[in-house]
Amino acid sequence: MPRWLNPTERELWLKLNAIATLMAGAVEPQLKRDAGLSLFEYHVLAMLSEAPDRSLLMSNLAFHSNSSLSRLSHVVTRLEKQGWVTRSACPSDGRATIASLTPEGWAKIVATAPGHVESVREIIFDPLASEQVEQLNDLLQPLLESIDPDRRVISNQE
Amino acid sequence: MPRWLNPTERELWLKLNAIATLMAGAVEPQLKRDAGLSLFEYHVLAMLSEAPDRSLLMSNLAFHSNSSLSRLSHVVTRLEKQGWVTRSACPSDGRATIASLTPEGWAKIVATAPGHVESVREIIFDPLASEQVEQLNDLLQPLLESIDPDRRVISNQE
DNA sequence: GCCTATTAGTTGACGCTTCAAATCATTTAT
DNA sequence: ATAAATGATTTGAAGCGTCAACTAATAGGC
Repeated sequence: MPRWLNPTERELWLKLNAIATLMAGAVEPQLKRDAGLSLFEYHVLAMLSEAPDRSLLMSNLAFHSNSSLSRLSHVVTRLEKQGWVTRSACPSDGRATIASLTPEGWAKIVATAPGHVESVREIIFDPLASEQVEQLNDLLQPLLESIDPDRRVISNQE
Repeated sequence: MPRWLNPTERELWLKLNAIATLMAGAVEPQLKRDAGLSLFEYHVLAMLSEAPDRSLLMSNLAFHSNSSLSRLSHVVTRLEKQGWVTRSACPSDGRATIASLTPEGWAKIVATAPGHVESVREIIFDPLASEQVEQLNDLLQPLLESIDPDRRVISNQE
């Protein structure tokens, strides 16, 4: 009755699970060791660093970090305690909170990015030809859309 | 100085992260709701169910579950409390532990698998043509090997 | 304009994962 | 043989993520 997976599908499903489970663990040690950051924390700082004014609404930041608002809120609290991020009220919507990178936070990613990118390059991209990068990018797109159907981009700040 | 990622690489890296972060969350709700299991717990039971004698050494099971021994040990303790798994001493090596599926554990996956597979099929495979499944399988192989270099298969039971 | 529904975000408790330490068995070196 | 090193696993504490409950503000309906 159930539509079982065929051998190739089964293999791909196991592979996707393995990659999902193990990828962070492959990249994180360098970050932890050299910068004392988790991959998620780095990602949050990186998203802020690329935003206009180095600031984003919490909801937008949550979206760009693939995270729940709750998880983000906890992490931002920690990042705030380190002095890398500040929260402020959004002038146009009293419910909203703007998270901004501090100068110290900016300095932190500037210092951290090169080592991290080098490590990502070695682990993820060195074993792939540029053609394969393109193909993977295309093939993974429908998967991502299916996993995360309302991946609409939220308007920035307000 | 650092070899930065080009736009396509950057896009793929963000996509891989998003998939790694969001995939479990797409599949898990059905499992939690219909069977009270996390994806990881299901996976552990499934690996046992397919092993000879429905039994595996903890180390082998950890490998097949992409997990640390510590994480597995905690989970097996919980699964034991539910009556789905038992631990026993390995006759050939006094340090090792064999985890085995109980009849109740077997009944649990038999009952759970169809719904879970259907959900995986809908979310992961329906949006992919069979040709794309093959391609993804091939393209992700080098990635997995790079992420998890010593992915040697451990000899089964002893 | 008011009442309700919705939206943005925070909080605390609980559960799971990680990490380091500990236990006990086996293997290796001498 | 015996000590030291390695290997398999467990354990408890600490940290992180999830979930449900809560606050506060805006939007909608009439």
